Amino acid sequence: MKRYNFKETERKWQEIWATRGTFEVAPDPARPKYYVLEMFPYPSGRIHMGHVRNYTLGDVTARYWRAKGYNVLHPMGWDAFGLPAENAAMANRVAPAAWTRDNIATMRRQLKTMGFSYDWRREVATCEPDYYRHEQKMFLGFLKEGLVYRKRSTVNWDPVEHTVLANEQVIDGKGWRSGVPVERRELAQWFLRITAFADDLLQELSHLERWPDRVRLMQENWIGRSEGAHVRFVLKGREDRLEVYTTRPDTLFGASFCAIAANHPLALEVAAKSKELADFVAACNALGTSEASIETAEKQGFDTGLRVVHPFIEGRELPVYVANFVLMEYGTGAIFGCPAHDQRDLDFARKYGLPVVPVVAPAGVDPASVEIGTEAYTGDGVLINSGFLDGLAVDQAKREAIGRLQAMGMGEGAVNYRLRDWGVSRQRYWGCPIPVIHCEKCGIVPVPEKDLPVVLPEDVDFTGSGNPLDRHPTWKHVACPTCGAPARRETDTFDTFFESSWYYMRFCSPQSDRAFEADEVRYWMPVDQYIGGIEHAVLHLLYSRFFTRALKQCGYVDFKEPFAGLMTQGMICHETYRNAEGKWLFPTDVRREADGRVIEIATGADAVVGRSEKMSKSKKNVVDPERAVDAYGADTARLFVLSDSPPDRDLDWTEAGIEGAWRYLNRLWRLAADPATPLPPADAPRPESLSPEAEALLRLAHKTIAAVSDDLDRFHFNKAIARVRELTNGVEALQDGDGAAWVRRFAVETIVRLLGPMTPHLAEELWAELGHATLLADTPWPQADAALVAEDTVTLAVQVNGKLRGTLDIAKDSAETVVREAALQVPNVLKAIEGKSVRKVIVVPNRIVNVVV
RNA sequence: GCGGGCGUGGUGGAAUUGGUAGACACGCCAGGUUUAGGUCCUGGUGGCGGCGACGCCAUGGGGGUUCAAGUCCCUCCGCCCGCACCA
Repeated sequence: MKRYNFKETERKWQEIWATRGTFEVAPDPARPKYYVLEMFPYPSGRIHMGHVRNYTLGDVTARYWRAKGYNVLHPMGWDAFGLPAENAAMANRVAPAAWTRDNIATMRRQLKTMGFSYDWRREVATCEPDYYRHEQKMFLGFLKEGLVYRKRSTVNWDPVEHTVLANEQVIDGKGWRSGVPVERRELAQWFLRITAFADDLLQELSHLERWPDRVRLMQENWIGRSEGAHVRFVLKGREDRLEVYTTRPDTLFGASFCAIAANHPLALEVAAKSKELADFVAACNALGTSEASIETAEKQGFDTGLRVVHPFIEGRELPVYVANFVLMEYGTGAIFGCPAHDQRDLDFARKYGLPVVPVVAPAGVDPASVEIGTEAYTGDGVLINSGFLDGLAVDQAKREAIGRLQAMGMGEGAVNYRLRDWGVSRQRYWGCPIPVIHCEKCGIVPVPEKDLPVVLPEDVDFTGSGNPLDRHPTWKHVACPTCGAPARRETDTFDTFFESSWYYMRFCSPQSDRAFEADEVRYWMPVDQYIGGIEHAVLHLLYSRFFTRALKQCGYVDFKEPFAGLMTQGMICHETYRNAEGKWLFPTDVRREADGRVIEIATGADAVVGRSEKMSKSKKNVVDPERAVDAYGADTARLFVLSDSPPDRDLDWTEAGIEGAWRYLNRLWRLAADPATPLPPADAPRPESLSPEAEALLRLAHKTIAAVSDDLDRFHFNKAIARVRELTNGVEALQDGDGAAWVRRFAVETIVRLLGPMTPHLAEELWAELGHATLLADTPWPQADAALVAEDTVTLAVQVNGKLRGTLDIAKDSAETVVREAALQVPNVLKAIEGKSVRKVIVVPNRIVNVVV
């Protein structure tokens, strides 16, 4: 008996595909195109299971559409700039460039063993000047178009290391290495004007029909368009005003305080004279810059002593607090608080003993009985205690209040977005240099296009603190392009989202001297199917949508949406293990005994098994894909990540699961390459007569083709595999008889073809084994025979009062009266309705009958 | 804190539009072949009751709409993702 040698077979077909250039593509106007893209990886060192899953999903899609006759673009590259390279440089004294390139080499080799159908000629790495030079030019274009500006903004500052910290490097308000409390510091930084497209980015979401609803909803909420008003309060004893943004101008009569951000100019002004306020501001700054840390901190305020005058109530003054939950980046950095109708304002008012005046009564409730306890009333209703607004509905009252403010010159209606402009400056070394020069005489001077690229130096020293680029002895010293005087380069680099915002277009013409060739981009774009993690639902995807619009404005492209279809995959989880001391153990450190106990191999002691969690280095619950591929082959790993869970849900990696996949592939191998009864040759004609069992299997094969095609169209890969397994069961169950051998061969061949996109090496091998001289990869997708898919009888469920009492086999599309009579004759139904009167019979054609008694 | 999602047997999951809950697998149990074992084959397998035909219960908890609810609505609980300098 021949055995399936996956190692040899997988290597063989990978070489054949590569030699023949099977997956190398070029634009072909005569054929429809399909662009499949998976989010490119950060070259962290080795591929992980998340990559295996992501890229398997993409590969199935690419191979499937290719078989359907499309010209499929399926590229891969490296998101190669980023913080981990710098961390590695500091920890291991390796240069970020060398570290990154080594990692890319390792991961490329690993990906190649998976048999993914990439056009490897198109590989790009964003850390190479050939790539990033183009985004430097784009940046200069944005600058000309007014899409870039400079403003001060806050960063996390580590006072010991003298570096800017990323949010993930701030743990409980302290620097991750230094352990000292971080400070908020203001720096002048570059911003891209994404807010100029806020409305368009919002509007166009509704046309992204092949995006998950939840992603569209998250983007909608992120953009956060709201309608409200600006109110300019008169500050008592001062010339200037305090401008706030509110979505509830109707509740102005219930206002009992104003609150401003800790870094609001007014707060800083008062803090300069007040030690206590300065201390409070410092405490707010210790929270860092992440919104989550600010919002989850206990709500606190500090009275500045300033008072504003209520615009509508004669003689009423409101205190102005600095509050740690007011964000300078949102609206005007100042709010007015109406405790009765906003929960956060209410909590604040209760804490600081401020008045709570209800101004909205729910419809039909007596105004006198409206009382606010610990819960604010945020619903609709009628205005009370509100002077000229009394009796109006909330909507009317908003309009009235805005009208009055406007007439008084104290404010006006306003639309506000939660979305903020995109800060792209990073005080980091391993990123794309921002192509500007600072000259004492000329100010900020863009690097002339002829001087691009501004190449990142690789001879840098990581032993000091701060940004190595800034400390480089020569790099930043240049002559001003305008006046020739000594000047210095910008030493900030781009946010790495910059690179990932346009790589999908670079893939269309990766060797071009320009960013990309317009005609090639026009042919391939948009991406028809984009696949990646849900964690990118907002930032990466929104930045890419913005970037495409910005490039359109600069004349690069003539479309604005980069991704027509989106699929977001779930995470890979695994059980966790700890030893008696509570230390995490790798899955390879433990062994499951026959009695089910899990022991630590090194000590023989019992290990504690924890629930399945997202694979992470910190909990050591990781399985190295290379190890799995080595033990079972790429096809087994691919089949397993596809078969157990729907792609958008989390997947549990289990040893039992991968073994199940492995056993199935071996079973299929025996069925096709080593059958008990020899299969007829590839060109054998269909026999005249088929036994009923053989015909049933033939029908099943055609139904499976139809169902699997439908499943693949909808990303139901786990269901597709379940159906293929059903067909496999059918083949094994078919006894010899009229036409059985022929049908068996047809069914086996169908299985091989349907599995082609999922387990391409085995499928290719079996295709050859079945006597075909062509590549399966070049073979069109099978077509189901509609006549064999259709059924002429259906099985109806028959219920009595909603409970299943029997089933009924009947001709498809039978008349309702016929179905009703037949249903009432089902023995078990007769028994159930005995002695009762039938009140109603509900017949749902071809589905169900419900007898109501 | 805010925004988004998920929750179905011992386990992963299936169930076009509200219409036979548990497809397909893993695991487990019983038997068989081969064997040193794994492999492989056959049968069984949501829970409770019954010799049985069958009946009752069951989709995180509670409530509701409906002839009919895993699916729709309300509410509570648990877990996960994102929150703008991780990628």
